[in-house]
Amino acid sequence: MELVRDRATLRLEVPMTASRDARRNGPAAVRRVDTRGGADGRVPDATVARLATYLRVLSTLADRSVTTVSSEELATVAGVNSAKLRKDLSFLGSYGIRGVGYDVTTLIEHISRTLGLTVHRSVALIGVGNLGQALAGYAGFATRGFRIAALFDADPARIGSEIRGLVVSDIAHLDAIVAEHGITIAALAVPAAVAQEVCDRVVASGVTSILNFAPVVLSVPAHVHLRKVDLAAELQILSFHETRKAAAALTEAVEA
Amino acid sequence: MELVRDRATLRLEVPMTASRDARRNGPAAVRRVDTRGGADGRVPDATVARLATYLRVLSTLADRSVTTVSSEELATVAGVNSAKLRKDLSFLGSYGIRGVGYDVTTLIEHISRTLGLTVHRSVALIGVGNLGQALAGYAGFATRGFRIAALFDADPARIGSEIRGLVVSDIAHLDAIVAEHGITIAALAVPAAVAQEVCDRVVASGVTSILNFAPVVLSVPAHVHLRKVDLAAELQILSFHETRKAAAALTEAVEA
DNA sequence: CGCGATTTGGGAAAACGTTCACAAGCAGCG
DNA sequence: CGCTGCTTGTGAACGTTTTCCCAAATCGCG
Repeated sequence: MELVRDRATLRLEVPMTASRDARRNGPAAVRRVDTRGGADGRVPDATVARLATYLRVLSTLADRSVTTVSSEELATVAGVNSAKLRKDLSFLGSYGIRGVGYDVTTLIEHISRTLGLTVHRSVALIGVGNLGQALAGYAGFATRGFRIAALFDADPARIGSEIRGLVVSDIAHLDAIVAEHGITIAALAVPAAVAQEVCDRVVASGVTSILNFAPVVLSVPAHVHLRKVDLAAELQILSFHETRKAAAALTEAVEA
Repeated sequence: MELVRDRATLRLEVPMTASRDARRNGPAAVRRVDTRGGADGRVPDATVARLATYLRVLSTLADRSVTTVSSEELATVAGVNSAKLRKDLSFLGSYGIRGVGYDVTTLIEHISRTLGLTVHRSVALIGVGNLGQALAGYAGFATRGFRIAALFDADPARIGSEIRGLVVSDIAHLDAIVAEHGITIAALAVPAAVAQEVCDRVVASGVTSILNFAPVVLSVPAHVHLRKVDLAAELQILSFHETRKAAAALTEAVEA
């Protein structure tokens, strides 16, 4: 299979297929309890998680001037099954062209819109210790649409210092700064012992999405979205599989 | 639910939580695994991911000298449904006592064994840039059973320098050092552009589990387990939910 | 010892997610 | 214009995970 039809890939332009634009149904009043996404109907959690990957892959294709890509090609590069990819994309609407594939630019636009990346989002980073400093300097955030707008810490020794052009603020000023920048997302890179306390303050300041790096289970009100990155847990999961592999090898040896 | 019990049993007052969890999926390979040899039956992927959390929570309970915990209590603290927790634990065997609950110490032991944490596991960290240095210094690894045994980089400026008591080795020496320390797990914190190349070298050196921090889709042989941590993707997922919330608020406003 | 209160373990159903498989749509060509 | 080749979009099958629910096990007490 030809993975990616490079340069000068077939058609240069999308005809008028993208005519039926699934824009937000402004006129059509809306039902009720429907918690709908920004673009279309409901998008499954598992799909949302993959959209980020598709978006990244599509960006690299765009950089290589690839204009069109089939689900089979895109799926291979993204490391998923092509049927799954098509189903995922179908939640955003019908933006493919049968017999041809998907227009890279169009797809990037629609995924970006679905993920809410078309509006500017500022992120607050709480805790500039070991991990926090690395996050503050992580280039991947900026290149994928996020700007760390403020750094906070509770340690007087760190407050006032400058990291990558940003001054570390006293967490006491959280409320004011969050309001000022219209921050709705915060990343928590604080010690486990104080994570819940800091989390509560962050929630109180008006933040509604939290990415937690501390190895504790945080509890937040229902209207706040919480995700976690547990580094040690990731290694433990790998460890589990290592054990399993070792056991399988043993079994095989015994059988032979 | 009566959470308080006399003696050294857990007491807590947990507010209602809305903890959410995203699931990941990778190539769910693996086939039959023998139940012999003190091992356990098949444990679902989703369960394995949660075991790490249970273990962490149980450790804090043990620190507080709690000796017994019911599924209801443990589930509340871990942020999951109690039926799910019981089912998860049942995959390890029957270690609970009806009418009483689970013995904290016993449970810690069994989960640790299932996750393969009873054998020493050394981890290689490839790439000591921004993020890599933070990982090298992350205390959470050591406290949860992992030791970073070697640091590698390709940059001559970094090779030879010392980070947290470990000297950065030239990645050219990967094979020898991996073999010497019996390393089977590696964490990749290298630039996206070289991630696949480095990954291939790591695999060739004999590593069979990889934790990838680079924002690229890596491909590895079937016998190697791969997990990824995509920081920007986490924010994008939160962004999606922010958008969704904004849309819901709008809908509400229109209705009112 | 029997009883009531409690809690596990697991069968069964429901919910969710993935994969299959194919009709429908589109482009290109003769 | 019809035919061929290719690819999307999606209903249905399948597999996995979660949840429901209750019999069985255990404890404490009278």
